[in-house]
Amino acid sequence: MQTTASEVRQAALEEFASSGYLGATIQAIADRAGVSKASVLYHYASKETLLDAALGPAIDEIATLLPGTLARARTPEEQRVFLVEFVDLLIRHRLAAQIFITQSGTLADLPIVVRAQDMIRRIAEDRPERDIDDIVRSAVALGGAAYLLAQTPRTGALAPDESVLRDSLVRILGELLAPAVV
Amino acid sequence: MQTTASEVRQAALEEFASSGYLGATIQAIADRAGVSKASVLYHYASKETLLDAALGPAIDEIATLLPGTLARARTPEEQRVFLVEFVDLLIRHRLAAQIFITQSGTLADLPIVVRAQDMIRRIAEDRPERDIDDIVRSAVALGGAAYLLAQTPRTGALAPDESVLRDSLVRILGELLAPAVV
DNA sequence: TCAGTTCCTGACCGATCGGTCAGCTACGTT
DNA sequence: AACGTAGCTGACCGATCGGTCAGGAACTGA
Repeated sequence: MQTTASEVRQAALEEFASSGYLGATIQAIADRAGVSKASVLYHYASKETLLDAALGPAIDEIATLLPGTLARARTPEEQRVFLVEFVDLLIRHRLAAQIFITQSGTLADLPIVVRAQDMIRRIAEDRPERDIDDIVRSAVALGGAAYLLAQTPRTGALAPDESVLRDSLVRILGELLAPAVV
Repeated sequence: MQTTASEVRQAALEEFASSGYLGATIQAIADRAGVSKASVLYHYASKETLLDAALGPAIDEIATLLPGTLARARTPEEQRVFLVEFVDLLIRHRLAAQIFITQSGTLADLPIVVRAQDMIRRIAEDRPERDIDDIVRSAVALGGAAYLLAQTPRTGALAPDESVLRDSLVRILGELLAPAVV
């Protein structure tokens, strides 16, 4: 069984993703979780605390897993391992990635968003001496993958099996990043 | 000299892009344009009308220019023409593209957003019999390009000359879309 | 049984925001 | 000069939302 706190956190994640942080109301999150608005604010002191709780796990996991695998990606096989892990992380934390990609610009003053931006920048800076094409490739790959995952739950028409999408995404990002590996 | 109406429209475009539609206040748009809040509402009946005015020109131009060039793109040279036009449209309407890509999900009930989504879907459907990789390639290219353009004004660090970015983007999207042409 | 604690709630408050309105100013027309 | 109209504004209103608070229910331990 889920605790109320974790149910509220999941409801907040879904609501923030579908309505945006500003568009999401605490009442709507409470309704989705099946509790009262005051109960939401009992478990999480504020709306911003709720966003922290919703995004935190994803940021933590990405920050701890990705850099290691990326640093180790020297051979083509290791690069494929990195790509698979990257895509799986993106799929596993699809909602969090969607929130971050689509709203980090407008929420740039929130500490949790700054933390996520710092993490991405640190990972990117780990790979020096890159030309403009490499930078563009990385940005297109990151933004494109997140955009695709953000769209698929809506446009059910072109939403195939999850694993098919995953494999294709690994393939396409591989084509994109092969010359430089992110 | 600019009319007040067009100055307000431009201010709204910038404010919607930087703060988001929900985060943008009519007062902030008025301040940016150097007029009063009541004056904004004199020229545009509502906040939603203002969004229509801000996004409309971009949607109109893309809808009238893109399909023709895309339909004609049979040879590699014609494909390059299409890519250049696509990237230039994206750059010229960078703010509108940024608003649409990052907020079309949370604003899916607004008529202007529905219109833009229909336009993109219609362009995409013009090219039948595509496999999963082609679909993923197109989505990554579209979302990635928009994400890159949305980021660059902020992270001035990696913002080179505009034309350098443009040429690189044409190159990278060319690599991505070459097998299928969007 | 009783006290303490956790979990939860309805009612309420202050602030903000979209939108309205009466009225002011400036200018063109007759 | 008199009038109409376009452009613009400050003041105001109703609604919504984030957050507070006093208190009730259920459980635990002594």
